[in-house]
Amino acid sequence: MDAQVFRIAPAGKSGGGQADEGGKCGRCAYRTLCLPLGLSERDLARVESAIGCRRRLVRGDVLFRAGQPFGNLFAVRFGHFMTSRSDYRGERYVTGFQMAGDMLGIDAIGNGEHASTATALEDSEVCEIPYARLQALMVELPQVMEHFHRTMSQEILRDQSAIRVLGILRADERLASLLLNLSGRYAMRGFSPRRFQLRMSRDDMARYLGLTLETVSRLLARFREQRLIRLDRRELEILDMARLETLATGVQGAAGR
Amino acid sequence: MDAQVFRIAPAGKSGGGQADEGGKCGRCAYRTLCLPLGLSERDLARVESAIGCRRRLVRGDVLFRAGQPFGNLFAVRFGHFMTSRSDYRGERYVTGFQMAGDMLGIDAIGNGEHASTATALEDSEVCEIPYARLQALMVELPQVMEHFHRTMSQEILRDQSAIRVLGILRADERLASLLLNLSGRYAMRGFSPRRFQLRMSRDDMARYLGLTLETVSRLLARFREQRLIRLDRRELEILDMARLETLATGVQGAAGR
DNA sequence: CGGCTAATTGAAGCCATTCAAGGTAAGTGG
DNA sequence: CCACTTACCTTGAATGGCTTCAATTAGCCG
Repeated sequence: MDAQVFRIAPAGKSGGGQADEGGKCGRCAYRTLCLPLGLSERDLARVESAIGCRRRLVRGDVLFRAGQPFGNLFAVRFGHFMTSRSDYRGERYVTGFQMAGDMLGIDAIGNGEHASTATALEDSEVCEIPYARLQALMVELPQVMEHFHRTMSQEILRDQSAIRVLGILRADERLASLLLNLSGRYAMRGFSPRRFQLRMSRDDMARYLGLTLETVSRLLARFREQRLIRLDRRELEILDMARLETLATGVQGAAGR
Repeated sequence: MDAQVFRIAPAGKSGGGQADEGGKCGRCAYRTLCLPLGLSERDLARVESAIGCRRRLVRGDVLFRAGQPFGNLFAVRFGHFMTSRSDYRGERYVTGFQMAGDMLGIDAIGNGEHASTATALEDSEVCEIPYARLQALMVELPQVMEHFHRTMSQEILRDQSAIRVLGILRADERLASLLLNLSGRYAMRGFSPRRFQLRMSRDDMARYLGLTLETVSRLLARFREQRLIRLDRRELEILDMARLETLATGVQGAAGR
């Protein structure tokens, strides 16, 4: 997708989306996603001391809810999340899907309260990062500050990319762009860009894409007929990456080859 | 609108959207928008020393272009800007409209190059803020850092709000939400929330709202027939704020009364 | 098994687009 | 000053893509 940011794949590729077990950031498979590269041992220790406890969630659990006071950022260690908001009318819309190495809660800094609700799409684990401590750390370690600024700016790019999707793409193009977005993010994490599970429901996808769940369902069926994908419930295989890219971007890209 | 952030109106309300003339930040009418409150004289001087020269632009001038290397952020002193991007296919879409006190270029931090093109919608002036110097300043003055983080986070909120508009609102609701967004931002700056000029073309509005210019034109005509607005070319007067809000949010808000 | 949620599929209808033509205001050059 | 150009905007008619409403199916868990 558009604002896709190229990061480094995890050092140790453990099987099912799971970050390394016991230990601190230095051992975390996704440290290159949430920390600056090239921190010294000493600095790394300072970062680790700023990070709070880990929290486990099971599918359906809410990590934070829109409107709650903001205190912590969260880094996803493993699992998947979805952030959504509700309209004045109660209409729900999904602002993003997050996976290992992604950060949650950034949109809360501006007003001091969470703007969205983060829900675990499967059993997951996060690192709690107290924002006050992170701020103190950023004063001490400008590298960490710069990294944080890039992280926030990339969040802006992601949202702008979503604006493009919603603003100018047709329904099939939107869906293609979502599938490719997920594919690219799995690739960055060392997983297969061709086969993965859709962790979210058709309804979640629809609410992310500004469509109805019926349209998403119909389009997935069409993609299957056209042999662009194979799909069994939520088990997805991308068969024709190039044509999906042509749909999503109008240009044949180079991803996944 | 949704992610609207309440800021403080300018100290000296000079006539036509013009910031105070000669002088530094301490004298700028919009300092409360781009600087933290309650800086000491000394700290203010340090901030001022970090800010680069001012730049004047005439209508149509491009401040920066998507793809250009990133070096400076810009604070709008007076005038109006529009940020837009182009698709892989060359399809243009507008990511935002900026006015006095707003910041430009934040989305460039992530990748080190500008993601969007900023165009002056009328004769305007900006303060150039070298990002490297701002970074150094933030290390020294945590207040400035925190303020900057809020600014970035609010940019995220704005974009998410745009996602809502594009994702779940109908065309008339989208247009209502744009008019109210502008109205609210003028109010925050001490200008009339009821009467103002639309600085952008119908096409720009359409590309911001994910519509065609014909639809925007037709809807403006309908709003006029329904006595929601009065409109002469780009001169707008909001006649029925409450009904516009009902359109945009489904709820009758309290803005503009 | 029954009850539930999630997903699929069909048919009708509407909202926004597309295509097309015409109008208006401002600017330019003779 | 006026014809001409240009950019911007308005309005109409027809099309189509997506939604809405509705019914059915598939998988899951107690």
